[in-house]
Amino acid sequence: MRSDGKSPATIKDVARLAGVSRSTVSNVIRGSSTVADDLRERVMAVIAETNYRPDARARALRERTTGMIALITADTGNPFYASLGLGVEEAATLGEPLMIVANSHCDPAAELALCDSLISRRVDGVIVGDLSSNAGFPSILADNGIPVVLAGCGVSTDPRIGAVDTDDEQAMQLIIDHLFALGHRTVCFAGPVDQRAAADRRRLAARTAAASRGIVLQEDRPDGATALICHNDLIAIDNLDALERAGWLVPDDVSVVGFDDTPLAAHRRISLTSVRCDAVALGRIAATQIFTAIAERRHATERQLLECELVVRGTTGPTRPGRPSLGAGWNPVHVLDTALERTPH
Amino acid sequence: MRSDGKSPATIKDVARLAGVSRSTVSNVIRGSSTVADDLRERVMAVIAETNYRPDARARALRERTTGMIALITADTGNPFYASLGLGVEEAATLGEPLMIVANSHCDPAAELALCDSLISRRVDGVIVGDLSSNAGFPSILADNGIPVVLAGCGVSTDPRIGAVDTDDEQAMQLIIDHLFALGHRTVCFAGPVDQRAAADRRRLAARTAAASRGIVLQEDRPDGATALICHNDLIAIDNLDALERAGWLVPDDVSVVGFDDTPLAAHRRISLTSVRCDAVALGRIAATQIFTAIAERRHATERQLLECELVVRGTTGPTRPGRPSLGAGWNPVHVLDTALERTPH
DNA sequence: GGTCGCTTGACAACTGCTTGACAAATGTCA
DNA sequence: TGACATTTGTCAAGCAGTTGTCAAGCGACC
Repeated sequence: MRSDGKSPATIKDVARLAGVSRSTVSNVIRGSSTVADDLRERVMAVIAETNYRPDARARALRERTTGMIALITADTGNPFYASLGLGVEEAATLGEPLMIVANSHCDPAAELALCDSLISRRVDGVIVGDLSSNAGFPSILADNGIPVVLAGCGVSTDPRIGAVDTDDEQAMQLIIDHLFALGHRTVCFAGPVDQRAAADRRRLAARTAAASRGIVLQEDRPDGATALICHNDLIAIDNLDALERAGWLVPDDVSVVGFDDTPLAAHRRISLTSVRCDAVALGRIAATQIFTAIAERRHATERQLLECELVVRGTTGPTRPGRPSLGAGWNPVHVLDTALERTPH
Repeated sequence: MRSDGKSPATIKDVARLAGVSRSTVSNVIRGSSTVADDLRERVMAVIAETNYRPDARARALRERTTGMIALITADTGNPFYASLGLGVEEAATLGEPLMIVANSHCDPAAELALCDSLISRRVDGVIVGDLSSNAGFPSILADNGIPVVLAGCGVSTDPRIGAVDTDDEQAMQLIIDHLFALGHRTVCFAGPVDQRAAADRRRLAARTAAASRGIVLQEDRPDGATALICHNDLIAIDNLDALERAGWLVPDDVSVVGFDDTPLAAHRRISLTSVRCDAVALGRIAATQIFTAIAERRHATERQLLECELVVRGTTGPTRPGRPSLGAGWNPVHVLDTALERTPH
């Protein structure tokens, strides 16, 4: 298949052509041992000429390391994960490892299959962007000596698993306080009810925060709610859409709050009140944890929380006593799995 | 580092524990040769017990194949690439290869470095989502016997490189015809001027289409334009924002057209007229090309074009003779690199 | 001249897995 | 019983690197 019909040059070819031993070539490449200048040059010349590139597979086999980390995400279509990936990439290119990005869609079976594959491939580390509730695969990875960090999806009970996450408790308190100040006393949480660890966490945080202010939190039907707290911006934007199509005015009738402060939240026509959390930083920190864990041949065990900030925009406003609140006639969008599942128009 | 302090079990361990030779274990795993039932069971039991997983690195070395393909994209934050990736993934999981996703940001240096890394890693194939103009790396990959398919970024002059793309000529004609019918006679193209192959292609297509109707196409300053054709939805949405912040009314003063029909284009508050092209299909087709090429040990050489469809929404409208057209006072947003570079609010 | 220390590079033994060649055991038939 | 074919499983040689050991070459010193 190669244009010249030959298979790639190996270290042996280079050695033969340069008239030296394989180990000398290895030494030249890696600079590990001193090699006489003329020899080095000769070897380099042959390398350039034959277009030789060391085979990472063989090297990985010998070195017991692959220089690859995996990023497991739930929904690639969510800009949050894109930013997370950017952060990882940013930290990663320093050590130039490659990233395997896998979409588990928070499906337990897919997670397990993926986990198997990653273990077989002996990836050096795994960053988990979201997982199904009570997913066991991070521990399986840890069992197999692979450092794991949860990024943005809570903290594991397994001490061998690191984590860096947004401080959802604090963030939800900000949201609740904001809504309370605007007069809202019944609010609804819109987010996946099942599956997702990240969603479970935020839902729980919302409950706690709501309770602290004596606010009623509806979690399925929005009965009586005057505000909608959404698990993330995508869901918020979809709810914005659904609300307005159903004739509700935002924020006059209903206030809507997002989470993540996706670039689009700032768009003039959307102007979504949202919680800003630095996803890029999340990714960078997670990657750093992983890399130091790899370097020190241990599990990643640190746990970090990042403070969030409430960005108030146009989708939240004071309650209007006269207007009706949400009722049985309208149901919020709770789930938003993939770009695929989003209605195209 | 492993919880039990030992390194992963190898095929040798399994063989020893089961009292058979390594090749027998191999046969059991791969089902390649018939093995007596009792032996098979014994081996399976040991495998389960030791939690043995074949080392993909060693297998890759021996098999001359890694089961990994790479997807090189420009900007992970763009939902278009997310959908592309979804399509690839969809086609990929059949053969269960893992995807390496790399963000080149269309930076020639990064592209080259990435290319080097992918060759060293001996990935089985590469799908390119976007690249810098005149990027040479796909040919380098081909030189090294790696099948390459361009997905959504034009067609290479190199016959060893496959391609599947949206039919930009046709799409631009749809846009131009639509705008022409609405009375627009001067339009502006907003998109990266430099770097990107995909952008070059669309820009060129816009020129051709505009010429076919005698429409003046401004490519840098929007002087006299009453409509904006944007390279993709993200840029369109940003221009929408910029226009309205500057006091222009869309579509009363200016019409705006996007490209890709991203889920957000359909949002009620955005309602962007855009060209729908099935990114998931693009990914699926590219992946299929790659996989058959890999299977047949040859380059991917097919070239396919996907028809697009114009989705007319609320950002395009008839020209209003009395109103002023765009002038020197306002400049369109041309570039939108990564989620990072997008202004957070 | 013998010994020591130093540089330089060759050799061989690994890494974990696959596979073709081959050997042993078993079965079939004359 | 012997010739032959068929299962069943072992052996050893790869795959493409890295690395510890070792030997050769060299100058310096006693």
